[in-house]
Amino acid sequence: MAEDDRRGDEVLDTLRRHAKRITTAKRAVVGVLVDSRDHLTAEEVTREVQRSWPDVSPSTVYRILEELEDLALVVHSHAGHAAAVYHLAGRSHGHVTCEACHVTFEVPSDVFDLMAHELEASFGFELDRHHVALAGVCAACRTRRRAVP
Amino acid sequence: MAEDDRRGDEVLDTLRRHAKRITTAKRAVVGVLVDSRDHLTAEEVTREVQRSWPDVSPSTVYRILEELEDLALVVHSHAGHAAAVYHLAGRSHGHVTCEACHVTFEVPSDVFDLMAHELEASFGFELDRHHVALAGVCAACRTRRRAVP
DNA sequence: GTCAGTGCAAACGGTTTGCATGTTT
DNA sequence: AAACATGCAAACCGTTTGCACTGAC
Repeated sequence: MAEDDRRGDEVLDTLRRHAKRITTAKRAVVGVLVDSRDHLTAEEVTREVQRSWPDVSPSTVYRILEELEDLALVVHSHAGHAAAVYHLAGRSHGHVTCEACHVTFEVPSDVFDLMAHELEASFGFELDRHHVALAGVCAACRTRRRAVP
Repeated sequence: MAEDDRRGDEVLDTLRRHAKRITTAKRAVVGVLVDSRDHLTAEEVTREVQRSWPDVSPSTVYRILEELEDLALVVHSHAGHAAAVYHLAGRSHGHVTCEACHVTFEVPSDVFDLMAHELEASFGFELDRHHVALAGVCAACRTRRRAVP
């Protein structure tokens, strides 16, 4: 989709502007992130990249993800003990992860507003809405659980 | 403190009631958890236990923590990519972890009430308040940050 | 031609596991 | 005596790193 191409080009331009070299591996990683509406683990990104470029190594993917994150183009978050998930930086949002199906969802940032305010007022704690995913059980799994108890 | 002893005995009694054997290592792990007001990593528990019983191994500590957790006597939570922290199960509460000093704090469960309600109403998502720690910056580190910018 | 970027393999930290031995019941 | 719990060492997973080489500029 044209809009996605534009998004990808923006990312590559930012790399260029920071005197980073544009390589096949970087194009591929950015392509995967742009195409994916989901939050992917580094391993999933690697697997996806390797469908077209089989000898891009996992360590390269980690290094590219790190570089993109340093430039605030990519963001990762953690859920429980599982692998981190990465995605393109966009509008600010929070994460919730289902403990049953292990899928991470975005939720709008303002869901956190009241809690953030309370944490700040009561404890002086400044919430980082993005970085850690809340745990719980998603709607689909709750239904499934009721059906097969 | 007598109250702590009682708490420790309760835990050991529950173990007995579930036909688990009471060993030196278990007494020691329970003792450390009871004494500590903090949230400890498995490694910290091990180190503390080894001060009195140097040849209790890390794997045993992990196994004991797991057993205690299966009986709902202990709870662990994750913060970002760091090691999990364990503590005795008690009143329900949430966790917030400072990204600067890596200390995990408890916050009262009701801080999450409004957000939990909104997640449920809007997304059908059932929040597990306990299992994952929110990230952010604690009051002390924010002050420090302002002082030394 | 230079250097940042890469592949590979090895190391890492936190955690789990298989197995032979020791301890609780 | 029988079952369970433990120590040790090795495996595990996700991630990071050292090194020699390659390919973008």
